[in-house]
Amino acid sequence: MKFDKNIDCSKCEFKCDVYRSISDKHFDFNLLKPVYVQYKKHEYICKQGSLVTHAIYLLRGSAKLYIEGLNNRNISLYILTPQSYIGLLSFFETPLYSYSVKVLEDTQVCMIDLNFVKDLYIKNHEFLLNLNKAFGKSVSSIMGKIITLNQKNIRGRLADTLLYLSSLYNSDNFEMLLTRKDLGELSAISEENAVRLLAEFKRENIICVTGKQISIIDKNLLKKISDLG
Amino acid sequence: MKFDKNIDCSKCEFKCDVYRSISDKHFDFNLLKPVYVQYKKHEYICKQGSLVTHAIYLLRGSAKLYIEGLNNRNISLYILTPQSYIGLLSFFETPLYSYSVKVLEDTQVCMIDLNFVKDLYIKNHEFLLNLNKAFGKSVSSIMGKIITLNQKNIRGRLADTLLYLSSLYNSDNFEMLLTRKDLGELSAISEENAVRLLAEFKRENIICVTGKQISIIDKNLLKKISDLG
DNA sequence: CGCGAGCTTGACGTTGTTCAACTAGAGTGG
DNA sequence: CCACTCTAGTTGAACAACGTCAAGCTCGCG
Repeated sequence: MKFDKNIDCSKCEFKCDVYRSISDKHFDFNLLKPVYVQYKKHEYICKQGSLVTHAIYLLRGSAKLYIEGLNNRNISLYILTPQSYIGLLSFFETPLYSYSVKVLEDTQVCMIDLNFVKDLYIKNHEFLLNLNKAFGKSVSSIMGKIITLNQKNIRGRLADTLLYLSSLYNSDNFEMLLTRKDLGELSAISEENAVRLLAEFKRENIICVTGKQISIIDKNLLKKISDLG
Repeated sequence: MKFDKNIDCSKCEFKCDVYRSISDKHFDFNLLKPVYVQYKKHEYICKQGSLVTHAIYLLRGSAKLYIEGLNNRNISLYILTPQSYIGLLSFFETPLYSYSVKVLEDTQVCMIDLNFVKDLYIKNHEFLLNLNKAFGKSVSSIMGKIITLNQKNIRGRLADTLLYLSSLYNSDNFEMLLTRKDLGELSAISEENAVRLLAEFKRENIICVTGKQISIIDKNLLKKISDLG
């Protein structure tokens, strides 16, 4: 983890909502004290149960957002990629994170004191509405996830995850940054079953797997497996 | 379902956020066209997949909020009691409901056109912040639910639900409005197992069950069962 | 060269869903 | 007032699905 406190927003290549909000309304930049933070693979960006003190905006890299369950069994909800809010679901009146975020590939974030952000969304409702939109999206994706986790069989769940990854990487041929265990947590299945099913899907010519490289060969069939659950 | 369109907010005994927001800021009441709606048991208040057109505020009665899953298997997330927002999780940029709400006991709600509400939270950030707070609470309760559903055994899940109900009714001795099936959906277990486990808990002197009347005898043990999962 | 992390496979046992059959009570109409 | 039907609740038995355990493998790195 490395800090950089000398940030000049005007030189930042990422024109985030906060920046736009401030410059649009000609608010004072001096109160904003953004901090860039570098995280290495496997580091926590935020930890379930700890205090929400900053708004965190993911600039580079990627991370997994997951809930820490019982006996070290976690469930990943989704993967965060630039540019997205990290504290989002815990911004409002939830003083503690209800989930954890851990780095997948070396990551850079920008942290802004939460009090400043709160101040900002009192002054600028458009900014707040933007937050809310992102918020709403997350929630509806979580709803879908709950059903998937509880009611689909493991084949359906893994199929779901593979389709999700292909939409995330925007390609039917991608290299996962996830271990088999991560893949399991994302599908809420055990690591062993993740392995077994990958082999099974390969045998059935639905996908091609070489290490972490995945090619989806028969996307329609994969969708059917996901639907049948 | 019965309508009543002649609502005079100043005579309404429920001083909702919308009302307060308007009167605090001296906004115009004439644009607000609230409608009272009466629902009978088992009626839908809103249906997963349908358009979100109104903000709905629960005034009397109670209802269950659930996700419709596969093969008619639903998962209830929680029970709504007065006074709470119903459209809440779908207010922002999610044009469709990602869940359904169905009446448990005859219910009265107040519906306000969503465009009016949107207009309102552009003019009044406090109102919006109130929405957001309620929003944040829901989300963190959902996070907990996901783990419970996926990782606790059925005894733990039912114990959770009983504890939840006792906190909802604010008593260790309450009459559920739920059928055994409802109870199952709230715990994400089958109806049969809900029945079996109630009998089991009764045999173990943890609870006393007579029809829909439930008394929690050994709350600590129930908590332990919930924790052990 | 050896160690450890990640991956793989098989066998096993638990868990929970499903099916089926049966009971009890509430509501309905002849 | 009695059959009827329908819904809710109950119980047992069978089966399938998954997680877990254990063992072995591979590859990269010190």
